[in-house]
Parts: sequence; structure tokens; C-alpha cells
Amino acid sequence: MSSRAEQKSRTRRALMDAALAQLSADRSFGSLSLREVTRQAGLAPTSFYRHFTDLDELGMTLVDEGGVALRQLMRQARRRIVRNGDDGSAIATSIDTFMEYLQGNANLFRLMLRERTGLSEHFRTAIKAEIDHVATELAVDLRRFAAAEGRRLAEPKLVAEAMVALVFSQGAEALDASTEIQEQLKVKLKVELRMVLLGAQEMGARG
Amino acid sequence: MSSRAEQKSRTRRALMDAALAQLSADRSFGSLSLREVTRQAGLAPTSFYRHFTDLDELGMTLVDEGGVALRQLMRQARRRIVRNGDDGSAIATSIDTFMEYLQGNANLFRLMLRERTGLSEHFRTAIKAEIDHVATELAVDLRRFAAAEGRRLAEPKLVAEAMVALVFSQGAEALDASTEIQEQLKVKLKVELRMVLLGAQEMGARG
DNA sequence: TGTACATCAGTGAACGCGCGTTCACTGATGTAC
DNA sequence: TGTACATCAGTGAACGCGCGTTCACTGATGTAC
Repeated sequence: MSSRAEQKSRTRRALMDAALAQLSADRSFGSLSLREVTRQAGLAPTSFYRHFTDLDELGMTLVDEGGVALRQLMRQARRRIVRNGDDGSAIATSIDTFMEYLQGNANLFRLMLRERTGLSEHFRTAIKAEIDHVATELAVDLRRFAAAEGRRLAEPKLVAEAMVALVFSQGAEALDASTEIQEQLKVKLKVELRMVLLGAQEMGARG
Repeated sequence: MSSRAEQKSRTRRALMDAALAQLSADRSFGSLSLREVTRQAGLAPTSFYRHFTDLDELGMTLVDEGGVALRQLMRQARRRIVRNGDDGSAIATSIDTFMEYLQGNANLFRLMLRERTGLSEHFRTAIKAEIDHVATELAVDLRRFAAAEGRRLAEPKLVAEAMVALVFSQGAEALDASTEIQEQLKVKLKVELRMVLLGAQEMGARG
């Protein structure tokens, strides 16, 4: 790659990182200004337009990255569950994996969690598609898992959706909580997910 | 009450209604400007300060109203469950009541749902307290309900929290959905809540 | 009931501020020959 | 390899805009006597 193109993509990355860096419990993507982002990236405001048409376009690029992070997360969780075998429950392993990702990509998750119900229709649609993708994959895993144990699971897709809703709901709380509170949230979440799963197994067995 | 005081409280109400009226899927409370609100209320921008020190103070007043709405909702749901007796499940009745309130107070719920994870620490804390109150009351009801049926329910507070999380999560989706989609969401939510409850009963019976 | 004064909800002009966007530019990098 | 030209990432000045907030004001309502 030519050095001009390299430099350009480095600057583009700097703009994305600058935007991410400003996200926090008290700053949503929508509250960022183009001038703030370029300032943080050490550029003149006008330079922004060499890379994105507006902040929303930069935001959608970040949402795409968030989607990638979610898929990696799923893959890693699966790998760990297989590796752990019967040593740890699939639920506990998944939650641990999720929480680690939350830590490592805090601002990316912040973006996804916030903008999922944010002001931009465009963002909402894109993020819901990513989350639906996660739920769909989880449903497949749940079905496979139940079959391997010789159980029937009622409504696997619904179970998956409920689990994802609970995980994201607690995840949002965990983002700005202390390590101590995070541990409590993990324990609570684990019990909640087990309830859903147990209930679905019960419904599957009865119905 | 004197006519001056009456007029003042009417204007105050008009400001609150003006703010509520501007909320939608694409407008959060934080995106409102003082000038927009006063314009909508038919007042000069400066008149705002006769009633609130800033928009946040107006917002907190609305959050208080949201809290009142939630308590009314709980009371009404309970009344209906008692009246219905065995004709309808408690879950189905509660969901119907919730969805009716959602319709009737759409923008108040929008405010609560959005600002629960919004930019203002002040708002988040106040709204979480309201929602926690709901979960606590629900836990009491669940315990009572289980006892009346001679069952043991594991972790009633946790069950209540999971249920509230699921209800609010679907409620957020329902706010801007068509009537058709809303019906589907109600059905899904009903099954999800039943799974949680069934799982908790199962855990209670086993443990 | 009438008069003089106090209160105070609502106002219009004015302010400084940060914003997004435009424009013509600069100068380093890339390309053609 | 050297030269002439093209490309284009990054810039600084300037713009108009809506914002929150201040201030001194007006005039209707309320109060004291």
C-alpha cells in the first residue's frame, strides 16, 4: 500500500478512535460534535470531510465494528464451552466471556447498547439486526445443546431472545459498575438465565 | 386559589406538556432545547425561568410523574387480577394492563425508558429507584401468589427483576410498533415471563 | 368602596458561544514520460 | 534518473444559525388601609 493511502487510513482510524474515546456514561454518540471529534484526533474540523460525509457515517462504521465484536464473542464463548466440557456450565462460561468482552471493548458496547434505542432510526435498525443475529445463533446452539442431552426445549428462538435481552440489560448496568458490583450482576444474571432455560425445558417436557 | 397562582400552574403544566409532546422515537428529552419547549408552549424563552431553573428540573418533574404512573399501573393490574380470578392468568392480565398504560402514557414511558440509560446521572438514579420499587412490589406479589398455591418460588426478588427487565425491554420495542406487532410482542412476552416463573418454581421445588 | 403601593408572570433586545459547512489554498506524494 | 504535471489529505478564515442566559421592562393581579 502506498504511503499516502496508509496515512489516510491511519487518520480515518484516528477519527474513529477519537469518537469512541469520548463515549462514556455521560456522553452518547449523538452528543458528540464533529468539531470535538476532530479536535480530539488532532485535526482541523474541515479534515473530517476527507474521510466521512458526516458523523452518522462514522457512527455506522463503528456499529459495524460492534457487530464484528459480537460475532467474535459468540465464537470465543463456544470454543470455551467445548473446552471446559462438564467442568463449568455453558451459561457461566458464556457470561464470563461476555463480561470480558464488555471490559475489553467498553466503548464499542456502550455505543451498541445506547444507540440500540437511540435517536437514529438508521442506527437502531443496524444494531437490532446484529443483536438478532446473535439471538439466532444462540437459538441454534440451545437447540443443539438440548438435543445432545436428550431434552426438548420449548421455543428455542424465544428462549434465546429472552436470554439476550437479560444479558444486554445487565450488561448495560455492568458497564459503569465497580468490579464488586459486576460480580454480583454476573451471579444474578446466571440465576436468571438458568430460570429461563429451566422453564423452557419444563415447558418442552410438558408440551 | 388565586387566579394569578392558577394561571402560573397552568403555564407550568403547559411547559411540561410541551416537552412531553416533542418526545418521540427520534427525539429524546436530552435533545430538546429550552427555546423549542417554550416555543411549543407559546411563551417567550425567558418565561421558562419563572417556572424551572433549567430543563433538567422540568425533566425530573416528569420523571416523578412517570413514577406515579408506574404505581397506578401496578395497582390497576392487581385489581384486575383479583377481579379476573381464574379466568385469565395473572401474567396475561398484567401484560395487558402494562400495554394499555404504555399506549395511554406513551411519551411519559418514552422518557422513563430512554433516560433510564440516558446521559444524566440524576435521571438514571431517579428512574432506577422507581423501577426498583416496581420490582420490589412485584416480588411481594409473586411470593404471596406462590404461597397461595402452596408452591415454593426460588429468589422472588430476582424473578421480579428479570420479569421487569423483560417487560421494559419489550415495552421499549412496543412503543413505536404497529398494533399487529404489539400483539406479537405481547404473546412473546407472555411466554418469556412464564418461562422465568416456571423455572423459578422448578428451582424452588428442587432446592 | 377607593386609592396607593407591591408583587411577579411574562417579555423583547441583546450577548457571546460552539456548531456544521463552504471555500480557496498549500504542499507533500504519486505518476507519466 | 530527472522533470513536469496531477492528485488529494489537510488547512484556516469565514459564514450564518440556534442556543442558554442576562437584563431592564410592562402591566395585570394582589394587598393594605
